[in-house]
Amino acid sequence: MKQRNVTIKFLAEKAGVSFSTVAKALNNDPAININTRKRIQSLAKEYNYTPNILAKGLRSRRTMAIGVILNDLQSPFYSEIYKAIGDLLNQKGYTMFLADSNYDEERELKNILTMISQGVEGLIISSVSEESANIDLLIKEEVHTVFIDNLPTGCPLCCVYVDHEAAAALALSHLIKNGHTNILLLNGPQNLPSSQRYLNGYKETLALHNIAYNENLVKHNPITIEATADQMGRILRGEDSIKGDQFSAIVTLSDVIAIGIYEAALTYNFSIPDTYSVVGYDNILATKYLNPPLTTVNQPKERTGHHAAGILLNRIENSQKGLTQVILNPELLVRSSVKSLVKDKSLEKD
Amino acid sequence: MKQRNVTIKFLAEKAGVSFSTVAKALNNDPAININTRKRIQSLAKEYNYTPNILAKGLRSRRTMAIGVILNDLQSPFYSEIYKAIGDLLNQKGYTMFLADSNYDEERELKNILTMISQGVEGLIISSVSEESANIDLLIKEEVHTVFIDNLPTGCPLCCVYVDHEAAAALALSHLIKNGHTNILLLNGPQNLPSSQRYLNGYKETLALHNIAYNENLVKHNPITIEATADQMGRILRGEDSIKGDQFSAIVTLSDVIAIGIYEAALTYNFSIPDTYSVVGYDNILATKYLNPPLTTVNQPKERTGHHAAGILLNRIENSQKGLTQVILNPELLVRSSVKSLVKDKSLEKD
DNA sequence: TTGTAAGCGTTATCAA
DNA sequence: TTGATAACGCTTACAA
Repeated sequence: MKQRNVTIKFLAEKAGVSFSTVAKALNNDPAININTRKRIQSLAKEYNYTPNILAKGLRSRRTMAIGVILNDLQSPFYSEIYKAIGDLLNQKGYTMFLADSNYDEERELKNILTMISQGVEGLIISSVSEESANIDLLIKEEVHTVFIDNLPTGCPLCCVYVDHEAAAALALSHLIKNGHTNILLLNGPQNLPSSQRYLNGYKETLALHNIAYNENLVKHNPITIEATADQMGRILRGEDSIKGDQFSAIVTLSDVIAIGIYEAALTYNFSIPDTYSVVGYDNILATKYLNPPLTTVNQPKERTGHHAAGILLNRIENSQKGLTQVILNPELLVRSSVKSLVKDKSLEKD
Repeated sequence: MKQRNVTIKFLAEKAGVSFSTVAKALNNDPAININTRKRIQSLAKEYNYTPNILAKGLRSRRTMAIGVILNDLQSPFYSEIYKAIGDLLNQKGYTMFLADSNYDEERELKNILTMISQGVEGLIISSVSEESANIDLLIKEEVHTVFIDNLPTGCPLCCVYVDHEAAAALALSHLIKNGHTNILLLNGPQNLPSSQRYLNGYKETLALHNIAYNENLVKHNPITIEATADQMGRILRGEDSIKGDQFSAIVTLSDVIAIGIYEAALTYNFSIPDTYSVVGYDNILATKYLNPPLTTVNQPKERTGHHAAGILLNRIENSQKGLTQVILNPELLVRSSVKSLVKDKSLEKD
């Protein structure tokens, strides 16, 4: 890689002025004669001058870089979010560092440290857990941070998230209205904040409808198609604490998990929704076209991203101090993966 | 955001030595007394010292940052690729700047310039076109670059890509073997390299089978569900140069486009594969579970990402000079979105 | 209106 | 074995 040699000093020589004159001219400082300014600016263009943001950042502590740390870059759910983040950031002249924590706290720490080292001006993070040394570190180092997809406990922090309890309630109620009472929850990893909240919503909704909570009906697994298909296999082969005939419906923390059930349906030859009704969560691309179309709970992913980036930039640029917490509402999308067990059709209505 | 104040100088004061001693100690320079070294290192840990990579980069020209510029961050196709890139980069201690060009050359230029400004050590890019001032710039500035998903013409450059001509041939042949001769190509934007190559493959395969090329059967649209559904609408309402009864099958540049056809099938009430057979491209998540399961051509996305990152790091770290070009092979995945028009079943076999 | 000089946090060279 | 010092490219008082 070529050493970048078109610097202010270089331009100064070409222009026959001092380098600080060039610096001011490039920053359009009115103190510099308009002609000199124009001349230097066109010289800069001619030589393809790009300012060294590192040097700039070293002096002015502005790097125009924002770090985004998520749990799974590949998930369509997250990708819609950081698409939105990137768009807004880009528009305002910022660049985005993106890193993947893979649901692992150690890796998250590494990511945070690297980002700080890189001099990011702020961080948007979907933290692995809601309470961790990593979050304490962020607070202690006073890093501008916006949390997405969860709300760290203990300390009031900026965040944007969807009410997962409400989402669970939406999914569960729909199933219950359709006559299901034995409902399997295919949840994410146990320590995951969204898993915990979803589980809360699951329990609460069950209680609300006077349905006893059965902990065997709750399974924690990584959010992947494979892990889900394996879990279903264990159940169907009778290797699990719950048997295949002890539930008629499944709610999931993520559409990816729901797709895992579709995979299992292919492998183990059961029918959705005849054998099991399924309600997903997130409303990722393509769920509408699955066989059968997946009934799911929508998360406003684009709005999440825009909000997060907006809040962060506000703090950075206007050094806005107050706490901003945005809670977005989930929305039930009824499609065809739920079978009604209710005889009287009039009862089915929401 | 707190001013980062734990610097080498700060540690020097605490340790009661000169700052250059600290610098050497932190770099484990054997010239420094082992005890002093240990003492300073534990001090660094105690105060949570993180080196300022900007300053480091300014001196040593190493920023440990790699830029990744893609056309559409949201596309599941690309997200699998940069997941793989990020993993490998991360593992080697690098961070990844990620930006979205949105199939727009101007935005691509802006991204490139910003990345250079940010001092990235190399770039992985799926360029908007195969020949542009942007690419010339990259060459002129001697930026370490690996192109993915296409191969810039004119100049030998490092790249990793799937042979789109072969992919088109795979898709087309499968359709032709199943008795289709009037095959609509729902392509991406006309200037997009992959669109052009796919179109080449389409024409060649047609020629190979003695089927006349009809340019009305080729449509260029943005790679989105909406644009595709709109295009199908125009055709079906008789507003296009081709009518709905003049083709029996559709090949697409991307599974996202294929999903757009599924959307249109819902809106305009036609059947896949009875009305139209469909063959996608990419094999993105969930295509296996669509209704009907999508016959598509797989691209090895993870391998693309790994290769690209590997080649780039090789150039950077071992200043490997030679040109590396990796061509990956597409693979036909037969599922259920193609209807056979052939009577004699024995002819259907591939 | 332009130039000089100091400093941001490192690394690297040379001297002590 | 340690410490001064200069330099990376930029911003910003302050001086001319």
